[in-house]
Amino acid sequence: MQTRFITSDYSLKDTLTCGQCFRFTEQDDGSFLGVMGDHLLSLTQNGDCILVCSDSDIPETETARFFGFSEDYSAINGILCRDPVMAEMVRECSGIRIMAQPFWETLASFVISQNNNIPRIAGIINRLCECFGEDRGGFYAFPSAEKLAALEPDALAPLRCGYRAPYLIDAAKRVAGGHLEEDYVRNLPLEEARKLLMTVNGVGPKVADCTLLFGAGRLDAFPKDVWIKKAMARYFPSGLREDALPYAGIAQQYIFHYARSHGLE
DNA sequence: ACTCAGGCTACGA
DNA sequence: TCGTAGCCTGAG
Repeated sequence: MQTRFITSDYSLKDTLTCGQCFRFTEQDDGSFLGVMGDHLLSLTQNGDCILVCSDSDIPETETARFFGFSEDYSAINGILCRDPVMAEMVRECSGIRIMAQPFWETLASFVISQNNNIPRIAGIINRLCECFGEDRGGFYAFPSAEKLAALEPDALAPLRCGYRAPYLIDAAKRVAGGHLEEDYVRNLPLEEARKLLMTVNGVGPKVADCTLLFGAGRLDAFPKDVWIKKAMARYFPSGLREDALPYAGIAQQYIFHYARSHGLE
């Protein structure tokens, strides 16, 4: 089936390639092919129109929420633009939306992402789905936490994820055991949510913040990777404005995208 | 043979 | 509490 979504100031390419998700790849014709939950999707953007082709029926609200088609960042961007340096970044990067990906999938993906590059992360996740995810006829769903929780680290050898294998299984056990409920984590004060996630072996500050931002709707989480640390020193030596902190995660995406395209000299 | 990749753990001072 | 060596793997 095909569905059209009308968006405003939305960039499908920037949203899908800014490093928040690993299961969508650009095709030769400029469309994006990838997996959302139990569905294989093809997406094409033409101006404000996004055409989504799926293998089966999906409620429009589910797709819109996942990709952020209906999110309106204009009020938030207005606040961020009170800082002139940030205003310049907003001007270039405002098409990016923070997606709403499944909590467990996000946690597992960013455990894999540590000290790793994006093509290899995507490869490991593909093998993870092929080896342990359910066959949906033509593609594989992301495996459940319960499925991985029952495995020994050696069973993950085909993934070639190295020392991250036991981390992944530890995370799976915690989620499968009900010790990391998405709704509970989502509503915790930021520092408590981070601390709780960091009790998982293999989850440090960066992975915790990525999980909160991309997989739990916490726009105040601010993942600090090597690029952001350099970019903050270069562009915001005294930190973000206080009124930007509730949306620090959105600002993080703008800063990252801007730093990547302009360099840091 | 190296380095580096959107880090983390374990260990030492 | 703070700083950092070492780590699986694979591309350049």
